Amino acid sequence: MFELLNEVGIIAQLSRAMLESHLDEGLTVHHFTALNHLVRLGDGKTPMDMARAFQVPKTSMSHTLAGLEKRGFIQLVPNPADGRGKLVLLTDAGRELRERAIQSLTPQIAQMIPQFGLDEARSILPTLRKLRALLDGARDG
Amino acid sequence: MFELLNEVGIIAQLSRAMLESHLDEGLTVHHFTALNHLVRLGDGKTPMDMARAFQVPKTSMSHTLAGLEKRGFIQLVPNPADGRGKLVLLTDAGRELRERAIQSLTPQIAQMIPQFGLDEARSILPTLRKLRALLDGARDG
DNA sequence: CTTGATAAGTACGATATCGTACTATATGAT
DNA sequence: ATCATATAGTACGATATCGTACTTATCAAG
Repeated sequence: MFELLNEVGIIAQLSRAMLESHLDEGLTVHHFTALNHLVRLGDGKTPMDMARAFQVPKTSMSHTLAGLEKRGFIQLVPNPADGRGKLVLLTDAGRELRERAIQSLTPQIAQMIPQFGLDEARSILPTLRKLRALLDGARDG
Repeated sequence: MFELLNEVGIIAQLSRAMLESHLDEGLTVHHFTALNHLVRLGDGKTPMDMARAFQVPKTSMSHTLAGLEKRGFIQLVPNPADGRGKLVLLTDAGRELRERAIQSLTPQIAQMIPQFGLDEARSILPTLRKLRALLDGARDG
């Protein structure tokens, strides 16, 4: 089990480095990850939602979002349902940036496929999802 | 493929958070990861070896190792084979610290096993190893 | 033996991360 | 309605990360 998590950690580190090398200067992996999250799961989340999802302190998320807002990739608007809070909205520029980053990354990923095997990749996905769900639950259980 | 790496990234993030919650104050995940690397693969590596292995800048590794040395968990000695370099040696305290951290983490990991299934964990390990090797090679090729 | 190029580690400054303390709003009990 | 408690976000300071520039040592070529 430790072995498994260790291996996963190394893979994540290597793929993060790969992603980083495809991002324009001034844009960090955290920025991309936040944009990607919003595109995949839908925007209109609160900053706290995102901090919890990424397991980072709210001050860190606040900083990341401030950077994205300053560059026009997201918009922070007051939360109509909660006077204390805000909502994070994607801008077109934000969607485009995320799309461009993925496009830039694609050739390098695609290059790995013949050696790796899509079937094999697909076959382990359900297990990984289960593991993620389990870890996700373990933090409040 | 993106899906796979994304899932792996989330799992790594969650398990890192779990590990972090089991470390004494003042000790970071980076510290633990470095110690773990030395125990698993043997000490006597150079700082540069480790920086490359973790894909971090040498200045970052230098800082992490300085922290470990200050607390007595490793020892930095001149490299007899290279006057420019140093070698990283584990101390007994370092080995013990790593062992204690793992012991502290074990119950929480063990708790997941019944729900997850060891067979399933074992079955995806070879594929993950292959993926790691592929990513590892992709950075210079 | 010199010279030029490369590599290991350090110094230092810019930015990122994150804990603590704070403000403002929400929520629940009475 | 009032008050206690909890929550969203911000301010700020301490530490971490990492890029650039530098020092020192290696190594290949002549």
